[in-house]
Amino acid sequence: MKHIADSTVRRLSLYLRFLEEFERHGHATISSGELARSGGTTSAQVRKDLSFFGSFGKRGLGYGVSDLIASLRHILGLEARWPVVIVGAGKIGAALAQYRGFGTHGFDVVGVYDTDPARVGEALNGVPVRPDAQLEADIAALRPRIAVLCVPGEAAQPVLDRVVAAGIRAVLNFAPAALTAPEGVTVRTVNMATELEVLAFALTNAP
Amino acid sequence: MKHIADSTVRRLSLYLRFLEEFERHGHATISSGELARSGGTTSAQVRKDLSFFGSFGKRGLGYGVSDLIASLRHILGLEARWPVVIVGAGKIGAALAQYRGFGTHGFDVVGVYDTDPARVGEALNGVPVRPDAQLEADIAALRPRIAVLCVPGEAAQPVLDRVVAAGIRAVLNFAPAALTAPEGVTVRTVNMATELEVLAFALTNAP
DNA sequence: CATAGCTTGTGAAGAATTTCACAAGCCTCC
DNA sequence: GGAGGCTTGTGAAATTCTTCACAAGCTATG
Ligand SMILES: NC(=O)c1ccc[n+]([C@@H]2O[C@H](COP(=O)([O-])OP(=O)(O)OC[C@H]3O[C@@H](n4cnc5c(N)ncnc54)[C@H](O)[C@@H]3O)[C@@H](O)[C@H]2O)c1
Ligand SMILES: NC(=O)c1ccc[n+]([C@@H]2O[C@H](COP(=O)([O-])OP(=O)(O)OC[C@H]3O[C@@H](n4cnc5c(N)ncnc54)[C@H](O)[C@@H]3O)[C@@H](O)[C@H]2O)c1
Repeated sequence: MKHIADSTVRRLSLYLRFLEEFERHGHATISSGELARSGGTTSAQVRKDLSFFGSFGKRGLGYGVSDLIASLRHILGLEARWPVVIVGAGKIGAALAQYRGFGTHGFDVVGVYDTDPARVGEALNGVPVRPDAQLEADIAALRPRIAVLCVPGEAAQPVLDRVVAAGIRAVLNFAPAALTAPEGVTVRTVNMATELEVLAFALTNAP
Repeated sequence: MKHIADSTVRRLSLYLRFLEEFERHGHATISSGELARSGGTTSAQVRKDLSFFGSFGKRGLGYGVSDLIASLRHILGLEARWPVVIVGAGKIGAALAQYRGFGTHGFDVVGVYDTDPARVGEALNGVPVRPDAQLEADIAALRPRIAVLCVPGEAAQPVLDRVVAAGIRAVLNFAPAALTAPEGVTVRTVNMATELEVLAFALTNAP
């Protein structure tokens, strides 16, 4: 398939959020214009984004809300649930492990790992924190496809290398570290400092 | 000034991280190529990003690490510290309030707010959780420029409206909600579901 | 069944961003 | 002090992303 831009995928995810909202409100169809308004974009953008994957609407009518939800889930790969491991059960790791939103969007936390013996054994939202040393064995057994890194910055690259060696191909990283991963492994880093600095820049260069 | 792309600002923030690292390692100068390698970009991109703001290097030599750090801090508006309020002292709000990285990057948490009386009074990293009703008065008194929203999705827009009315012009939102703000207010949303879904898409469409 | 009124899907145009490529400048060393 | 070896800064080219604009198609209605 032709390469799909990151920005397109993010918008598709956003559209899915709004469609779920629309469905809860009992709407049966929605136009690209309405979807655009919810997502702060344009109707042409919505249609173009969808057009990369096929044709989902009815001219004159718009899109069937539940059909489009199903199509987007299919496109994004959300038809099955995704098992996820969290490495690092500190403040942010614990918050994520207990985050309900994970589950409601099709992601199951199947393991939480920490080196700190004081943390091991603790249960976070039903999932027990297990010793870090167990990571490889559990990945082999539970076959999670995604790892979330919540370890200190200096531990992030070593942990990434371990989960990649164990077969993980997608990583969400919260540590403030620039990670390198082999071809074929997707790493996304959420960097709090950068988010705040972008805001500081915006304030500094305000009109 | 000419409009600066969001992607450029994010990279500048990233460069700053690496430069701080380089400085700790005792390096005095750095070339655009080295900086690019750390940040997963190209030397031309680094030079172009910087060129929007001036000329900071020496041909044949590269950039003075501490000079460039100072320049980037100036560009990003990090010469003074930024007071920040956090609204919502739940799991993610508490984690952020206790996050050391905030302080080391020039952001000071000056207030944490929650509606839950059980949470009020608790101290997070030295900052007491205060009643939500205090928000407007505290913003008027402490003059924070940035608000971080860690409230449930349905509370996010009302809280945003309140902080904007109180004078806040930059917001970092963790709630899964599409927020609308008046012209002149910058809102950045970190959406966990989207981050994971982008990973699911990458895995699904893997080669 | 023809018409009116919408809305999609999509090439083409336009805008923005990234990459290229090279002149200009600086440092070192002989 | 001139030559050689690097590296910057930047127009121009290339690429990527977004917006435009309109033919095509669906529904409803009389
Ligand atoms: N707290 C926040 O709000 C926040 C926000 C953004 C980013 N971060 C980043 O997230 C990471 C974690 O932050 P935190 O506040 O939760 O810190 P924390 O100290 O509370 O937690 C880190 C945890 O990781 C564990 N750990 C260390 N090395 C490990 C390893 N090799 N394998 C498994 N576990 C290991 C520690 O035992 C600890 O429990 C840091 O890199 C931090 O910079 C935190
Ligand atoms: N926990 C996570 O890892 C995580 C990750 C990403 C996003 N989020 C989002 O962040 C938000 C908070 O999540 P959480 O897990 O911390 O939930 P939480 O229930 O632990 O915390 C929410 C807190 O907000 C407070 N609150 C509610 N309404 C308020 C208001 N109007 N003013 C001030 N405080 C108010 C509640 O009393 C509670 O303490 C949610 O929108 C959630 O979807 C959470």
